[in-house]
Amino acid sequence: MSVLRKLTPETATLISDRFRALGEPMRLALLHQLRGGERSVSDLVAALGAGQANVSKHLQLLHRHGFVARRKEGVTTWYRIADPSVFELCDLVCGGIRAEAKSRRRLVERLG
Amino acid sequence: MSVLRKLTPETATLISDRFRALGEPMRLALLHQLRGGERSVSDLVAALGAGQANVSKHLQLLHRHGFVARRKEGVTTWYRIADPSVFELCDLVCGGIRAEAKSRRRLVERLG
DNA sequence: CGACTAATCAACTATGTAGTAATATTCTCT
DNA sequence: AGAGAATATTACTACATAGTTGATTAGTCG
Repeated sequence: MSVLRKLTPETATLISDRFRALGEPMRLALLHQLRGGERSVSDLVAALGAGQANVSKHLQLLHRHGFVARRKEGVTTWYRIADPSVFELCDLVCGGIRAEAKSRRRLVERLG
Repeated sequence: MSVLRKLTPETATLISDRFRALGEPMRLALLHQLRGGERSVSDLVAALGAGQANVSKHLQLLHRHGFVARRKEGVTTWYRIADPSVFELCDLVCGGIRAEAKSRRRLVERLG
């Protein structure tokens, strides 16, 4: 049931949009911070040492894709992870990176 | 062991590069085609109805990231999946899409 | 109310990259 | 060798978006 037989252009776009949302270092860093629990925008700005407007924009995007949820309390906005599957995604990708590094190493050894 | 405690900028870039490689509809379509087994470039060009140079470029990128492997036989190049974890990634993303759609539906119902 | 703060929004610049057309390369066949 | 086919490469255009700056909104405190 989890495997798609047909991949229509629309589905492909839906999926790729989601991957692209994760295809940005700062957004991954934001998600990583939120792994430690709810954080305000200024917390995140401080933690990443990045521009405030930029952080805000990235958070909007993550929110639009449903990766994070937010809650306003007075003048501050608190963000939190809404979709924990992002971390499974990251772990899978990390596995892929390890595998790729290993095969590259094999190649180098074969050449040396 | 699978969870990263610290996320250095370098690691974040490595991971995001990989996500971005999957953040393109045509590349997903290529991977989807390869799910059916080894395919030549012209097979893929025909299947996707896309430009040859473009398909070739996307395949290069997927190959550079270790998602696909290739084998030359005479004048044709055969591509195949090298890292089956991409499909797990896609399935996870699909789950996320479903969850997002569901929550959006809930929101609409609450408003309606 | 006015000063202050947190966050979002708008406008702009700069960079990356998808798509394409043309060319180059590599192999096969006669 | 020369012709033709399958890929790869290059050069170029168009568009998307990351980052920044400045303005704007919304809440808080004196």
